[in-house]
Amino acid sequence: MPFYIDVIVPIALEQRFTYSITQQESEHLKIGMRVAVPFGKRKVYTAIVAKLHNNPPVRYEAKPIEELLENTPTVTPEQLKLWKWIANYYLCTEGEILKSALPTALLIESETVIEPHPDFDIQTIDEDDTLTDEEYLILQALQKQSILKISEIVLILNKKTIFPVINAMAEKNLILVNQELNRQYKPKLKKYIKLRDGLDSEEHLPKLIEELSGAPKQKEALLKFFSLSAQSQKPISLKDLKEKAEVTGSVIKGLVSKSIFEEYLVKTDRVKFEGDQDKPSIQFNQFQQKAYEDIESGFKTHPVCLLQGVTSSGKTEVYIKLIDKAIQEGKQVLYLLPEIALTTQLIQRLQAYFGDQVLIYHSKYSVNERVEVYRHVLNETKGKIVIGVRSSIFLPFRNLGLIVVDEAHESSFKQFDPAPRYHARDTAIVLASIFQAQTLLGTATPSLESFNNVREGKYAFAQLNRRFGNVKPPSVELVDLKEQQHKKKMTGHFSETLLKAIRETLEEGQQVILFQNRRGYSPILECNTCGHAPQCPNCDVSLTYHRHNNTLRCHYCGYHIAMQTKCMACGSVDVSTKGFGTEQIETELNSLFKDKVIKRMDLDTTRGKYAYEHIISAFQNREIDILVGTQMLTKGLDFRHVKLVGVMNADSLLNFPDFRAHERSFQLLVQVAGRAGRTQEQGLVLIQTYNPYHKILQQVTTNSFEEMFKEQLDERRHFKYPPIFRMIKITFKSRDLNKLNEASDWLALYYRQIFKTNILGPEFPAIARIRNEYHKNVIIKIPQKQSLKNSKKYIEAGVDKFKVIAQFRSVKVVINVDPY
DNA sequence: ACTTTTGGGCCG
DNA sequence: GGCCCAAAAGTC
Repeated sequence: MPFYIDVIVPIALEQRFTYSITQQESEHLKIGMRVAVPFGKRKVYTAIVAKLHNNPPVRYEAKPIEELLENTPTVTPEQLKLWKWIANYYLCTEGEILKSALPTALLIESETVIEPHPDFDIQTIDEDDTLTDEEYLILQALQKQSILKISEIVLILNKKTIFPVINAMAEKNLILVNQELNRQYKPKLKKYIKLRDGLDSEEHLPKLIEELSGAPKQKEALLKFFSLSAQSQKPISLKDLKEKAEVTGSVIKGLVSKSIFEEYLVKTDRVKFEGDQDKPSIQFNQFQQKAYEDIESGFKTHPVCLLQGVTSSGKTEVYIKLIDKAIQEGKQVLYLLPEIALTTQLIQRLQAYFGDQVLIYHSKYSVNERVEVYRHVLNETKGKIVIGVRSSIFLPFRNLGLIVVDEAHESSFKQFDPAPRYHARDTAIVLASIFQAQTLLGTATPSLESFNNVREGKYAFAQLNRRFGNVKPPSVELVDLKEQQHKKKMTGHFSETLLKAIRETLEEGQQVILFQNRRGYSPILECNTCGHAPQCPNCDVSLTYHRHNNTLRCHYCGYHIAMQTKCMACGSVDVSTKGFGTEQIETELNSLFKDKVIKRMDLDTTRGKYAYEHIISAFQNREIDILVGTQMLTKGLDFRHVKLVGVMNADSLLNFPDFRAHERSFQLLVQVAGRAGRTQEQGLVLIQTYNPYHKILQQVTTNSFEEMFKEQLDERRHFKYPPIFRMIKITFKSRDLNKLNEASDWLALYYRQIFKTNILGPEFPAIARIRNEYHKNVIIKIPQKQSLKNSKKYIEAGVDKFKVIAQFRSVKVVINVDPY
């Protein structure tokens, strides 16, 4: 019988921790269960049991666990295996993974609270009692509210360091210091209405109606209640009754207070299912059939298959058929999507086909909703198919058969901050391999690394290069801004060619999408006299002008000030905004097309929970003529009546300082172009640029993916970048610039011993200071013939050595594996 | 004289 | 990562 457990604690610590358990606990505990453990002097954490054993620790006495939180495991053995892999590959701790893998409602923590001491009575305070003003304030507050949290005490005393006060008070037996476990997962309760006992229908009805003759609304509600309960035996919810009887809540409350109705609460499931049960049948065209067969045969020899399918080629139908096959075999399926592509459109399509088999895991879901999805997946109770974002790779699958990674080229599958800095596409492949399941990567524009894996024979490959219904691909044309400017043919940011095309399209009653890869009205405010631009005091960036609330904001730390009319440096009133974003395009359009409806879609206009859906459905219903937006527009939206897509400025994409800028530009432009002409008519894409001879732009117009791939791969080989070389980025952060320089130089020197010239830096990133912290990067490139495992070991050893040097202790080090 | 911030150590 | 303690750096 084991009497010790090793647990994973949800913090960034390398080791597991050993606790002792009682015999009784030992009988119930299993690997993967959640336990509450005391940690440090006062904290209590939720930890996961990783091992049961009987080896008492030698150097210390194990603490007993606080309590068992459940009697069946929350974490599966497969998850623990995946966590190990992530920790090793991405150089992070299991604790960090635990923190992002479980819905927060399953990871309760304790919070320090104070209560009045039972032996103490405020009434008995004498003159000579030595209470300080602060102590008196706290005791007074405790009179009103019997428990105070630390944050509340901070507010009462209006200062930050309160522990000395609290400790002194505890010493004097004025208060008790305790730990309170934050509330756990709360089931959602729904209010139902029933008749008070004894008022059984029919016979009492006339009497009740009589009684309510002076209250017409209440009478109506009561009659509706009777007719509803006559229709079906189902219990009637408060919400339904209110809607059906068209009365307000207070009407029903009135009936409750007259003891005619009674309210009662029932636990409901937040995870809702929509859509009907009749499966629309799927008819493949010959190309889809071919792709499907290629995928199937590819899976016989490869665990991963890449499906390259142009926009609106019918990829989704192929996915559906594969998913259907997997669930027919009784397996679970994970459908991974980037955040912005998880739209109601797609969900509806899948729900129309799979009905209540579909579960959704999304960041806009509340913590409680996430717990429900988590439990459904764990217990295989509801829904075999999970549609989810990046973090859904952490769900507790039991019996996974297939993972579909849609829009697989999307870089948002990679998590940057905080740790674990994992790539969901790559982690998904490992997750699938744990279950001996298959992974399908689907995209119109594969990433270089995925396509390279196809070339090297690591992935199988299938293709869908015909648009559904044989719609012609849009014609893509470049507009030379230099020439247009020279000939004075620009109106604001619009070339004559683009304006003409917009006019024609609108006249035909078709819709227009304009793409501008930058949000805000205008990135910066600049003085035309001295050239000064207001800077963020905490970060090395210029403040960005936001017109809707007339502020200047920092995108990194949230600092903001009111818009300035005078230059802050020289006082000149001649200030203007430089650069342009979606907001400015919208303003220009409004004055150019006064009678048209123009809407904007970017981070600012899609903040609310449903804002995004509203814009999309308005556009679909043709309530909007021109939609201006950022990248958000490029994802999985099926608009029928868009004939023209305009790219305002392709150069800002191409000139982005990143080794993937060209690859990204190609992907983005091809995706944007895919929005045009999805029905019978051929669409038109106009790309405005100062650089019409740029190779990438040429490749976009001719849709030459393979050419782009070859050229870019040559460049990567030449400059030693992925996918030819592996890449690991080490970021140093410190408020002390000198220490930062010394520290980063030291570690870079250490690494040069092994990696020689394959090291870049230390260098300041484009933004060298964020929130008053300076940053510096070292990039390590690892050739394919060099062992990745050993390289990582060496990198970790370097960080360990670094950490024991006293003068570098205040410098934070962040390791990011595959930082792209 | 006082509070606030920073650095270092440690957690089982 | 959170917490404690001690020491240093601010603030009136």
